Amino acid sequence: MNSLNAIRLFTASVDAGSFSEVGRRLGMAPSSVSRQVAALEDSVGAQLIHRTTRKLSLTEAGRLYFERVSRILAALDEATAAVSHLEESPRGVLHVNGPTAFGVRHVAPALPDFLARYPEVRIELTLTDNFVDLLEVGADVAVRVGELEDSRLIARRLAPNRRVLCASPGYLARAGAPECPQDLADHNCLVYTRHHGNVNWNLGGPDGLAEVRVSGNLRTNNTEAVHAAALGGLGVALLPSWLVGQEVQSGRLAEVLPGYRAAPGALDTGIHALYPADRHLSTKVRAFADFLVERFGPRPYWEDPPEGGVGATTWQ
Amino acid sequence: MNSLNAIRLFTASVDAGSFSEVGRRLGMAPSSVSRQVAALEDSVGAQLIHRTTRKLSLTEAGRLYFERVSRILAALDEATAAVSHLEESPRGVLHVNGPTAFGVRHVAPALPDFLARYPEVRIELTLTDNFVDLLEVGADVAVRVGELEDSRLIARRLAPNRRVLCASPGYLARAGAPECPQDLADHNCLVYTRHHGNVNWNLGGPDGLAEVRVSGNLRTNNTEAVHAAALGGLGVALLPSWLVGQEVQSGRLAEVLPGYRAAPGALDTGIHALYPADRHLSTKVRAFADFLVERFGPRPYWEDPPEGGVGATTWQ
DNA sequence: ATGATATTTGCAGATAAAGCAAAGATGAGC
DNA sequence: GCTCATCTTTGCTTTATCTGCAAATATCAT
Repeated sequence: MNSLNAIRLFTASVDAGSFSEVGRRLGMAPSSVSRQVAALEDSVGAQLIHRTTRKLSLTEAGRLYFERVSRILAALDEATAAVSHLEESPRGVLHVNGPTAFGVRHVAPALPDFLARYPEVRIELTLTDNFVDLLEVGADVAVRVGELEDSRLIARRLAPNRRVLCASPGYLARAGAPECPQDLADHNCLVYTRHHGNVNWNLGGPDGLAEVRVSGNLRTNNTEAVHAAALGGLGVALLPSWLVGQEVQSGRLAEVLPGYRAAPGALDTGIHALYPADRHLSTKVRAFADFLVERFGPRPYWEDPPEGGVGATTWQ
Repeated sequence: MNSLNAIRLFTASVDAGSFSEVGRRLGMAPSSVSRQVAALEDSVGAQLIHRTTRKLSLTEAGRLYFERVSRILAALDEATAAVSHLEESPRGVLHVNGPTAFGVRHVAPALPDFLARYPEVRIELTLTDNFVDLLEVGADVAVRVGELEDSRLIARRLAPNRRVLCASPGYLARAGAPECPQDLADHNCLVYTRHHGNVNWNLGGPDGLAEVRVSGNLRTNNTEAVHAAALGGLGVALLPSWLVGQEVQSGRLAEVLPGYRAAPGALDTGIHALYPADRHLSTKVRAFADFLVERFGPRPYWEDPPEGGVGATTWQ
């Protein structure tokens, strides 16, 4: 096929009126220009330029080709520029994917600030709780809590995924507050689980790890249901701090066994932003990840104020 | 600069949904496709395709680029096809240049037949008597009588440029017919010349070359003026056969010293079609030259009918 | 006529592209 | 759950293409 470079040299030659002049402007040997144009003529099968040592003149075919090809080259450059432009600064559509609960509470509220900082970006937020493939759903970046599949994705850590024991003040007044992990066995524990069978809570505290088999009159695979039940005073729940942090601070929920934290599962390394490990990370994705890292900070706003101590941060 | 091939491979990959599939269709290694697309991404500075071993998916930049570039590639192919189409068979505008006298008498009358044979050709006929550069005037082909400048042009011989002595029957009745070349010195010779000074006619006949100094009461640099004067019975003229051939045959002019022919000048090698010596001769030019060669044939229609003899064809 | 500058071609060096093979990754099927 | 087939990518080597230089030829201006 004919090469793009040959076509560029052809139009340049028409503009300049001389192969040598083109060579001078583009810093290449006149012979190269001549040969490229000749090759182009061979490929289209027609003489495009009549040559004299003193002047170039277009043939009819050359005029026809030049007119059409000039516009085409301009369009091509424009297309390239448009794509490059996209990467100069964050702009365009940013598809964000995340889990519903976290998305509603902490991603969506952050978007106004992000959009204010990058006015040329438009966000399409997709919140799904089933596991989705980023590329399948056309997302540029995903926020994931806990599970980190080891795919060809870059994971940028945003915050720890701390889980705390809590219950409503009403429940605690009625059932009493446990004083050590083992006491939980006698409480109505609201269990989040995706599987059947027994559930153990692994708690880390001043005296090391403690594993407690818990049970109660509610088991569900939906964290928000556990949350609602806990608020309703049904029992003790183990919920992520980003979900209950502010309610603990406001007193609507009370922390149970403070000083103890749920030991994260092996795969639970925190809350992350995930994006494809492409060689060219788009600026809008980078900007969004940077923005979230900055917003959540080393200690997210939903966490307790610094306590200066205990083993509270051991699992972060 | 980004190469056209890379862009084609990019769009092909989007269409096929796989680098390997593109490789199979185009008979090349998948790694080559992969590398070309990666190079294209580097050149535009943005990721165009998210890759998985199982599926390719476009980024926003990729979608944008694909949409624009697909149309551009189609336009480019179309432009190439248009130019190639021009050369499939004779079509388009054919600029023909030639001298006025010959053009009016023998070129223009031939055009209807040519255009009937090639309906897609349009002719632009430029008749000029001053010497013009083919390319300067934008001509594709020129008909030249006599003089052949040795430029970078191809000369296709169309007919001999035979010059014959003639006079009107009235003049010959009044002044008598010369019987040998030397008799011309006593006749009123109508001299075509571009310069001052004496004029000699070189005549070849059965007894070899004879040079005669001629003169008369008309000298002009215009052949048609000589022609008109001869028809008017002013004297003896040396005129090209294509100009007087049919009048000799019809008897309006009578040949003088038949058997003698004007020796052509060194540069006078006949009547030719000239066209640029490009590597790609356009089909319409070739068709036109072929047509003229065929029309004038080995013995043009303006010449005497075959005589089977003398030295008449010696100078052709 | 001479000189300056053009295009073109042969030749050698440099650059880019191609294929092959191997490694890592992913989805299908048993 | 595991194996297999297939996909992309990378290193390496071979091949093809392009480039520049120099020489030959051609044209215009002085």
